Amino acid sequence: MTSLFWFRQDLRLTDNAALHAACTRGPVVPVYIWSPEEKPWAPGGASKWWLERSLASLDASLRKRGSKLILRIGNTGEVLKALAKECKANALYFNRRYEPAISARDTKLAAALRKTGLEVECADDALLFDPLAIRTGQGTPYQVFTQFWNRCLAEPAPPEPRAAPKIIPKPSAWPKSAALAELTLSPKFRWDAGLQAAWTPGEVGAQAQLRTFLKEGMAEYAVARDYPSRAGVSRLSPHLHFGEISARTVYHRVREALPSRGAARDSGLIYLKEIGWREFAYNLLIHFPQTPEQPLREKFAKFPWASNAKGLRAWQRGQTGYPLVDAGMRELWQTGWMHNRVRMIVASFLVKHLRIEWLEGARWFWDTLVDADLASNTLGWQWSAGCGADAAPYFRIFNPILQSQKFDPDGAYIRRYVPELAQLPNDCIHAPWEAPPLVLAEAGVRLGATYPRPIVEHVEARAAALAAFAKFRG
DNA sequence: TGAAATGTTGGGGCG
DNA sequence: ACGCCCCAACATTTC
Repeated sequence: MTSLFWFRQDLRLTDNAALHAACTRGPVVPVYIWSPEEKPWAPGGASKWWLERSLASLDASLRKRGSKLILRIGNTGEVLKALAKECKANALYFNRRYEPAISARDTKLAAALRKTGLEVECADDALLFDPLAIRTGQGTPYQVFTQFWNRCLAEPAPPEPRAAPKIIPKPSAWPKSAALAELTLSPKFRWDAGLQAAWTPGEVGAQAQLRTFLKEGMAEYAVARDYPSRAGVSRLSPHLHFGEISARTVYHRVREALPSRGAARDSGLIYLKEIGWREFAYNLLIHFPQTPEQPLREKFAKFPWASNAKGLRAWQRGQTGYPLVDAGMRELWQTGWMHNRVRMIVASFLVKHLRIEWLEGARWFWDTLVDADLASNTLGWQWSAGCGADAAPYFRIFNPILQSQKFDPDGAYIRRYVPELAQLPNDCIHAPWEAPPLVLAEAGVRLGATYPRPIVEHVEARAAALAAFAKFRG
């Protein structure tokens, strides 16, 4: 009565729906498959970096419970079939994934494996609410966040998280496992020092991160989250993406920590709303499976995006000449993550100031973010480009100077990630090209040499974007 | 989860 | 005292 448990984006033992079911049934062989067929959105560089560490952490947790993680490389269907035979397993358990290509592959795979006599059990685990159940009165999917979230909150609360199984019943014999290094997830040359310093992948790190946020961040979240230099946000996104902590755990721990009234309560509820955006993103991905590549608002397929390889490269490398934009892009490059306010600003800059297609931005984020998630990434970029559900209107163009003055008033964030500007005084650091030559010289800044001049002029680029979008709108 | 332009109001300086 | 102007602060409209 041995089962296979197939780990994917649920790399945890606590509150793992399908794992719990498998352990109740009998001996379990936990397996992770590194599979070449998971395209076109195969994990990017930063995701692979995270995955390697998360798998190591998962293996360690399993070993504490008398089990271990079996790693395999190859076509998922073939690996599972072979492994079931090897282990004399008669059941397969896994949690559902919602990415269109993966989900279609899984449906086929489950049918094929059932034909071989395997019992296949797939659980809904990643989301708070059943994405197929949340619909408007007309039975259509929601396309407006607030209505979607209100509807979710009218549902019964998601179930309380379950404790991790005390032991994972082990099989009489273990099948062979590939070595973690054979998955070749680590970068070839060591660009990962910044990621290493910033993160603790794995379930233990995820739980520690949540505890810290509940204790130190949540009460101030509503205000502090707007300031990228502050530790004002939860930083749970990569942990949630890899399923190292369940959304149910976050939901219930936050609710338990909520005061009965006051600003701290509102702040916690605003944080939960962000978990709601994650649900909304999955809702959209499930109902509009073409959106990772195609704009939800179909006529945007004809939008005249600029072909601007130089601009794209400057944006990617954090060399646009706009300090806040560059700080964000460099935070991304160095740490595998970017503060959300800055994500909105750099995205607006790419699609509005440079008028480069949002998909270019989505692809770059996909490769560089440790929290790269097909649902959230798609929603975020289509929101910014104005071609998605509940999207920013075309005329909403972030002013990178103004945003910098408002949300990084003392330039702390810029100084951290754009060190060549660190010596500039506060009133010059947001727009160094306007600084008096003497001030620049004293700060050791030579525009065009140590730091680029702006690659586009804000007022001009804004006007051009408005004209292009307005013309397109007709 | 915007920014900029335009309109309105009201206080204070001043002839 | 009064009217006029200036301008900051705030509100509304427009992109």
